[in-house]
Amino acid sequence: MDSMPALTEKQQAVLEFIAAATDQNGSPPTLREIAGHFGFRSKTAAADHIRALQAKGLLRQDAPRRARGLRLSGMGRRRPRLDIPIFGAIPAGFPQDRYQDAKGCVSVDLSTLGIKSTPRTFALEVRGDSMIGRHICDGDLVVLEHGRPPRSGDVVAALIDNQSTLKTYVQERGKPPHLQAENPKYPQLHPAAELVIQGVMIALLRKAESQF
Amino acid sequence: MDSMPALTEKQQAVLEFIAAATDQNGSPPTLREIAGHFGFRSKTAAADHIRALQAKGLLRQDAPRRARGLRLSGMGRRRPRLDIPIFGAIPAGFPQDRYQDAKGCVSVDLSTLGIKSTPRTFALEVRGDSMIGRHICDGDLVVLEHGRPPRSGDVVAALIDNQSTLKTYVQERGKPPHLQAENPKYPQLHPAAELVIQGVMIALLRKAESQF
DNA sequence: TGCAATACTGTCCAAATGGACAGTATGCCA
DNA sequence: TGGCATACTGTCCATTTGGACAGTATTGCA
Repeated sequence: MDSMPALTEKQQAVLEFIAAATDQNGSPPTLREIAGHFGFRSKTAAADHIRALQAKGLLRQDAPRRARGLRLSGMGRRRPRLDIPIFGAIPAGFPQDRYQDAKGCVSVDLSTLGIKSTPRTFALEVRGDSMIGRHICDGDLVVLEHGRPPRSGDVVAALIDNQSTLKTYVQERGKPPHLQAENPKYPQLHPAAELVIQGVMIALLRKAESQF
Repeated sequence: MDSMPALTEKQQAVLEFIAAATDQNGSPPTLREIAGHFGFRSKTAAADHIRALQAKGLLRQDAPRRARGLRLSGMGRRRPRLDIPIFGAIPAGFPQDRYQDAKGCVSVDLSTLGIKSTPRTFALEVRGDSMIGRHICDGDLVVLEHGRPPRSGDVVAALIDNQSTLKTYVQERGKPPHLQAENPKYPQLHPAAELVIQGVMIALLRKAESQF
């Protein structure tokens, strides 16, 4: 009982060609192009392989009759990707145009890590070591989601003194929620109610210092 | 003298839509789809924008009359991406087929972070807290490059007792290089010469725990 | 003032494309 | 031996799609 249905050699070859051609041309091949590449005189031959690959879950075709509508799916290759804008700091609220003030973009597929694509996902470069207790270092890139309700213990970005700062969101029974830094050097506490929480941390990226 | 020719707002919007739609659908939009998205009643409007973008070098169309033949070019978008295989552990040496035993794949564009695409890049899931002193936690995903000569202070993956373990590579003047853990609980030292160094850490990914 | 670029509406057409059918041949398995 | 999946050839057809034309309106610039 394979989780991955077995592919015939031909089917494997067709799948690889589709992946390669898509990569090379920027759009998937047509049935006739596939047939042409393999020397088939009939595009139906290609269509048959496509059908088989679709049945085995390796290809998708979201819309019928769509030109070049083939799409690698499953573990075939090519996962959904997420362009996350990086902000140096978020002045206030949530920006209208996510890409307007972005310093750059990290394009990450973290489906493996369970991150869903949301238009409200963004990244922040960490300044300072106030979250060192959570092993978040200066220079780290924190991926956050705006609008997600924080749970106690979540790391959140909050607007304090007109600056985005990372804190831990703490909610204890019978007390109002508050934010706290994770560094004994800065034992600040902030009542959460007075602050704008800009996002809840969902992932972290770090570049090793000793690059080349 | 701009290196990048100025784009009008509309042109910018069209370019972004093409990028987004390509990403979402797996193939670039047609003229009519573009027109539809912006509420144009005539696809010629879209075609005009396309022409302008082509003239400014931001779009390509390699072949005429090719369905969905649009392609982002120049630095319009589309950074080089890197598919990094994730290993639970590396038994020995460096595997022939990088994707053979991979538990999954993270697809990351880290050009922003300065990571170059190398066929010898791979990722390892961290087990244990032996590197907690470097703020590398259990469950983190460490991106490594095989074959890169380590410098003193680099984090490396080494094969110890037939298991991949992360250590710090230390090279002190006049002494042989050795590896050390970054946790006072485990003050192990290993002479580097006896060990196989599988890779040098170049980046780190962490998923927040509270992913509901 | 006039000209060029931008930003569209609308129409006609030919090529590109996917889908459905009707067959043929081969190998494998019960 | 029959049945079934794979692997093709060939044809017809409705849509999809890009391209070319003919116009209109607006804006900025010389």
